[in-house]
Amino acid sequence: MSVQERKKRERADRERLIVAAAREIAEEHGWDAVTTRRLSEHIEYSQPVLYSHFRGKREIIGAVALEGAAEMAAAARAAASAADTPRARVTALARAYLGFAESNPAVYDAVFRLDGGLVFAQEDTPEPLKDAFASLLDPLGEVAGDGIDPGLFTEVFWASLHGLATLGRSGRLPKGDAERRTQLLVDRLIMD
Amino acid sequence: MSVQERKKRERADRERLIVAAAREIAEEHGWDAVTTRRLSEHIEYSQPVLYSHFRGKREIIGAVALEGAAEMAAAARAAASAADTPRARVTALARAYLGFAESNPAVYDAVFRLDGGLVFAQEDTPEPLKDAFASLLDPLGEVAGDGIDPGLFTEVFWASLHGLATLGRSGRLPKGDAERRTQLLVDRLIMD
DNA sequence: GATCGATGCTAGCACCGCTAGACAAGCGAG
DNA sequence: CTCGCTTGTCTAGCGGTGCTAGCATCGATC
Repeated sequence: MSVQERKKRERADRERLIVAAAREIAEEHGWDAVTTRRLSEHIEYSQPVLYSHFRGKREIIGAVALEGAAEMAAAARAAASAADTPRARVTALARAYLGFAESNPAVYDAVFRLDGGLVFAQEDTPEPLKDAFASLLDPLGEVAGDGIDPGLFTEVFWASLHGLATLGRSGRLPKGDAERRTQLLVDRLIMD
Repeated sequence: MSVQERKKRERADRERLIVAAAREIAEEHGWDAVTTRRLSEHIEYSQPVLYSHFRGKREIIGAVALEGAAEMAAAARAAASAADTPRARVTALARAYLGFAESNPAVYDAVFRLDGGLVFAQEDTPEPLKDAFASLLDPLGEVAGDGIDPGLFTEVFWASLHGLATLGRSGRLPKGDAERRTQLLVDRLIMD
């Protein structure tokens, strides 16, 4: 029995290794550079091994996305819990969100831009994604305003942050005004 | 002279043909399906011909983007000019923007998501892109609020719309609440 | 110790963006 | 009208992609 256990453990280790390698290459050279050949070379196994863990590249992106979503949720909660007032919590949340997107562009893309084969906004949505949304909803529900569905408000706020993050990073917004834009967005959207 | 003129005209025609073909294939089967082979087959020339018009695939995306930006600007102006009050103009603008993104996903991606080698938000930004931004700034400047830079406000509003458009289309926002989200965004962001 | 299934490998498929070099068509000069 | 040359297009091919069929080898089990 113990042999099988060990094999299972080793398999799980190797799977984590694949995800970590994909993330590292993507963060360093972009997702286009994450090829099955480079990935297999990185983990020191041949390409077909990848396919014994994942259906294909898409699923590898999905795995990175789930890992990233969990980290984002943690970062969001840490930021929000360090502030006193509802408004301060939301400001901290927004800064943390945009900071994460800027510091981990490849992971952010895996979660919110690329197709990782994940299901969003449904009953069978993976737990890390649900939890990441919840980590936004918690502080934002406080400032949604009377008669406004907190979920809907969170969606709008999140989408706005996503727009700032993606347009900003692709050079479509002027450099240097990020903080002013964030401040304006928070000021206008929340009701406190 | 006339012969050269004719040749120049034919060349320009063919270039338009390439852009139109790229757009058509992208809109029908996604940008991944826009390969140089399929494109060349579509225009009934060999692949190298593409490279006598464009440096590569990126530039073709850029050409589609410029065309799309011009159409977006026109759609935005048409929507805004059909409304009476500043608030109504902005609501119409938002709906038109999101409608365009939904009806022309490939073109929208060419302009705002893919890398078409275009420069945004700078002096040497291509005119169609500047004009597209101006078409947003016109109605939005009216409702930016006192002491708020209209340009900055437009960036924030635009980014929010972009977030709604992209997250919505990739299935990351619940289906069916688009109009409510749009309404909430407009209600909160504008000052009238 | 032999057997046999699990496991990872080599090799290769069809496709990608892009380009070198051959080749033909059409031009101006003599 | 013919010759040479430019201009334009094509065929063929390079190195890369995601993915897979089929073989070989290793190691747990009887």
